[in-house]
Amino acid sequence: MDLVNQIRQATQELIYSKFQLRVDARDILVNETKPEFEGDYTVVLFSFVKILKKNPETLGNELGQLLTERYSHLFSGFNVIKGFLNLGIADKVLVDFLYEESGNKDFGRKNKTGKKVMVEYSSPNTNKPLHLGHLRNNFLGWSVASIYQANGYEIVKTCIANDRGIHICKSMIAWQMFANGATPESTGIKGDHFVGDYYVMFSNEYKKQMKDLVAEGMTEEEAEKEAPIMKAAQKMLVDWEAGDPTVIELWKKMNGWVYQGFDITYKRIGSDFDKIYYESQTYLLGKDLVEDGLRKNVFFKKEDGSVWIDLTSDGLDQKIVQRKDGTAVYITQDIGLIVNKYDEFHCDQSIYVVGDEQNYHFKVLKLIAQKLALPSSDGIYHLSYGMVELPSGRMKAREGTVVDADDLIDEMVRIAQTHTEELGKVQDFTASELTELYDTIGLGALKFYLLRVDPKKKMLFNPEESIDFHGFTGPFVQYTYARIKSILRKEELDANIQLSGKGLLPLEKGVIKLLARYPAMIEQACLEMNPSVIANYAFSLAKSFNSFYTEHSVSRAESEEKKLLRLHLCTLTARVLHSAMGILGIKVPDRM
RNA sequence: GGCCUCGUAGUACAAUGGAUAGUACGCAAGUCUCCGGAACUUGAUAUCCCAGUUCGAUUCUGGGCGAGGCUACCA
Repeated sequence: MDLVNQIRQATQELIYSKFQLRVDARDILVNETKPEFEGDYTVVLFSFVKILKKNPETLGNELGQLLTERYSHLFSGFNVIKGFLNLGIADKVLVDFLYEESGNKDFGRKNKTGKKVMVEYSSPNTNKPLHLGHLRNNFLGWSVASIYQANGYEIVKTCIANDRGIHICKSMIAWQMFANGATPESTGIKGDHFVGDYYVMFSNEYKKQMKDLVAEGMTEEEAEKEAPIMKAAQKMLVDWEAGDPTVIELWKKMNGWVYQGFDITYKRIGSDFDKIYYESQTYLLGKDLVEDGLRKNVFFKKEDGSVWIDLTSDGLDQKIVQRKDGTAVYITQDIGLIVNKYDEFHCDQSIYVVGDEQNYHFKVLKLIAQKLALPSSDGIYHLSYGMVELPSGRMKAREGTVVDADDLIDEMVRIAQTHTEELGKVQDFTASELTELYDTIGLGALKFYLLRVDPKKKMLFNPEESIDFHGFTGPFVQYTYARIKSILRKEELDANIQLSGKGLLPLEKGVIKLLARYPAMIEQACLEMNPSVIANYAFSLAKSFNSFYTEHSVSRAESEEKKLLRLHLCTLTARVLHSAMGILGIKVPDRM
């Protein structure tokens, strides 16, 4: 059990035995003592002061006295300031913890819960390459999945490819018009970029045609509808739905190019999926559920034949679930997919990693699922994340301010390379080792930058800041790890020496206390579905270690016992940094 | 218009209702006979405004002001 909980429990027991007051251990507030006060952990007494009708100082002294007497193995001393009871932790407790866990490969990870969680993330459109926003999504989704895994859940990672619709038809039309049979192979362009280029060509041609029509006297609105290229795209969508062989063949070909491109990017950033759903195969799902909903009176039919759900009593509006012509709308397939996913995987919980512009959609989706009493509908959770903005504002495709994922990754890796070469510490690496290292550092910087912020909040992507390798960054943590590994390469643990567990120095103590918090951090990250908890923690730990390391020598420690203690400290710190960064999807190099 | 987020140093981010609001970048000044200086130490600078609840509010409530998102028989 971690220290905070031990303190809670001890306090709870004492309050009961001394004052016959029953309090829930979870209601006892235990903080880390602020550095300006003496002590390690602080029990905040105000909430009991009122109930017990005692003055805070007296209560604090009574409790402190009893705690240090009855739990003398745990506490080394106490002081009371106002309503705060500051407790010192006995060095031996911390040393024992360190000694015990430094050999534990799974330190921080929880036992199996027997529960299964699905995480759906990434979910790209297949008409253009991935951009910066997708990266936040991918990193978040992957990391949240591994957070759940660390907390003992079985995980299923899924993705839905939006492979049909007007967007891909636009690329297809433009390809027919302008490509002269060009392919990614013939041009040497990565498949997703290749198809994306035709999407841009469509937009340009569309704009040109509209301009011409307006010049001929049409209004903007008319021109939008009448432009031949748009009509062609819409016709192609109809032909696609009708199963026109030529259209289907072209569609398969172009999607294939896109997937080839995506595969390269996914592999590079480490995104993987247990199951990929394709919208072309799911878009007709859910129709039977509409019937079901009508029978259950969850849905109702309007005079024109369209089917709706009334969510006004839930504070929302009426929402259409089937058009008057009987065709499904977008949300219908999502409802159908819920059932499909459950039938296949039987997950207790289903997390959708989707941007916050779809908050409304997911509110509606969950409500509908619950009203239809679909399996595990209470487990539906929309992990809503904020948009990534640039210093110039929001990314806008039409203004060409979209930051391309592949370009960005290349740039980060290139800078990692330049910087590494300048420092010249790994000149003995082979070419392939260097390539791997640059990837590790460049991607580490990028992932850390995007994951260090609370997912719920929109964030700013500042290109200059993102490539900084100092301060609150991935490379800073990686560097700390590499330094520790360097020490451990040179020193062996001598198991014959016993640790007495006395005389911990403040900087040693600081690191050990942080290490002891790791399990609680893993829990918190899971409860909040928030990788930034882990990123912040990893950075604090690295910083704390660096402070210790500049002050105290490991190899030339004051005594053999100190040396052993510090080697354990190095070992566990390295282990935790490795594990924490791993949860973020970031590798740590032995040398850099 | 309605609904939902969000306003913390120059900038970007932290802070389960708890002590003198943390961290990084930037800025200023330092540290080295250093096991890896991509490091460490020190300093200046902030809770949008007004009320309320509370022993205590960045956090909760109400009202302003400001920013963003959603509000398709599109996906």
